[in-house]
Amino acid sequence: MTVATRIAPSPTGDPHVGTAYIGLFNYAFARSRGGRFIFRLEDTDRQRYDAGAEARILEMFEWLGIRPDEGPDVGGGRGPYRQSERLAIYREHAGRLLATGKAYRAFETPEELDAMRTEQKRLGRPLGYDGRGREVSREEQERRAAQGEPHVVRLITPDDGETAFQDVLRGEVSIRNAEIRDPVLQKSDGYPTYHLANVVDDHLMGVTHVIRAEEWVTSTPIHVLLYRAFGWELPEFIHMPLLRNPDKSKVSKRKLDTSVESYRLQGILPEALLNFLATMGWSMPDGREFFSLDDMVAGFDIGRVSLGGPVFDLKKLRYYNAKYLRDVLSLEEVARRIAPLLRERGLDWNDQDYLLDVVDVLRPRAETLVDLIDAAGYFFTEDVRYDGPARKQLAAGQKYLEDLEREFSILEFFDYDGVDDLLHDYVQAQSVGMGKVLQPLRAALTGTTNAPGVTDLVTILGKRRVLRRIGQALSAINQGLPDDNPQRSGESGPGGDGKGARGPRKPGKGETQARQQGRQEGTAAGAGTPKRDPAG
RNA sequence: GGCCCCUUCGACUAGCGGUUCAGGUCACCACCCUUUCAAGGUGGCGGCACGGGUUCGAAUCCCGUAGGGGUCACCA
Repeated sequence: MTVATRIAPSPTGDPHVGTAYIGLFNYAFARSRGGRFIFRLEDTDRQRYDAGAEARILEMFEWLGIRPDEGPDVGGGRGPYRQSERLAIYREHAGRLLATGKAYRAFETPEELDAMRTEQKRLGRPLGYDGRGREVSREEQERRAAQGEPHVVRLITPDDGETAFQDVLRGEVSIRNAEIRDPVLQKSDGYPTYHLANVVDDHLMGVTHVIRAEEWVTSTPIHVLLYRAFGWELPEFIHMPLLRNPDKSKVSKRKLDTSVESYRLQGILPEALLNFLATMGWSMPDGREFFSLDDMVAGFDIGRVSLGGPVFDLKKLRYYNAKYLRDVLSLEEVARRIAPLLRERGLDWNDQDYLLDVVDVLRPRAETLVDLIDAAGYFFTEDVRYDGPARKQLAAGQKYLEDLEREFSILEFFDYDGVDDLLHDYVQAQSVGMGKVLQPLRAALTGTTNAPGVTDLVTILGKRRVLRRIGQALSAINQGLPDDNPQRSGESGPGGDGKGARGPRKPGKGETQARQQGRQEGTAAGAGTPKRDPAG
């Protein structure tokens, strides 16, 4: 039998990291065994149904690169893949259990059930349906149903003994049948409950391995009983540990950001999120900590799941993201993802190489795409604003800036080495510390003191921009560095939404690594076009 | 509370009876590099929950205790 797994989310709120997590493991398992991975929408709860959620969950998986072989959007031979479109199937199956005496119609109202629970509580008795509906005769059940009296269908479960199942990761788990109280299979609105729909669909869709979260362990015996009632073969059950909040409780919106969309908006990369999620309760056989989805599939071994509930650590997620940004993805790839975000802010550029240079120096200083674009502003606008520390540097560096303006204007080879030599020679001639000269220059060029190496900045910005910015800084100094420097107007281009004008920039993070040799462009035309290591 | 599951550094984990006075990563600290901020390099801090067994030998197996989590709906 060919392996089949599934992810079966409910279309309620935001696409959840837990759904991504369980989806990832189902996907990896199916792929590693040459099986099918099914997406099934469990939309049987009309109260909590959210019309937009289905598309958003699908988008989430698309973004993550986890593509189902079957699902509502891709089809497949065992659909439909929305439970709301399978109502007739569930009704027929419920009917089958009714006909074979394995289920019965129960007519208690919600109020009656509440009263029952209240009474149980008062007496200190175990909570749960007491099976009173079994007393109603078949004839009466059918008669009342025929008269349209609202009712549910319940499974008859054994009162004694216990029901056990094998969990691939935990071994045998058994629960006394007394704990299981005739669960509802079909609600009074005619919709199936999770238990019925899930079992019926898993069977009909040929699911061989049920990989789901640990929270389902205690209801698995219900499913076992259902499989038996239908006379079906059991699938393998694999219960993954629950992702945890920092306080160890199961991940929740209240205590943690659980929305995958929100991580995307924060500039988290799908590869990084996936890699991070894969390390939650699982490890590569060879101990690698950075690996792609394909790598994971190639090395997948369900036996390597560890059962302690892993805490979802934002810091580590960000670390993974930073790692992907600077080491795993190519420079070109990062630039490709950054470009649209810059344009959204109304920032633009003419030269692809310029963008690559900017990303190159900025990415070691960024943890997320958003960090990166937050720090990139001065590369894309001439309206440089000076933050507090920058003002101090400018005020102290007027002389150096004047000198450097002159020196740069006559510098013939405006490439990395040329600039670097000039700067060093100048500093030496002045016999002062590097910082004395370079900090004011950095401030003039970027408006901040936290930025990439000055030689990089100068080289990337190019002669024309550098001279202009030094000139600007000098005139600002002459005007006493007015504190109410006009807000940067954000150079709103197409798609600009005014976001260009933001509060004080976060300290830029950048790259000091020596640039490639051979920057050839000595002209004033700014946009640096240095040679770049094609290895990227 | 009943039931079920889980338990290696603050966090993620490796370890599946002996080659481990427990290894790696994040975080944290220090130092190095250094014109700022990062990145990078080096080092450090820090753990087998506890108690009984089993065994020549236990982080690894068993039992108990404690702790954590989940679940007890006409939600999934």
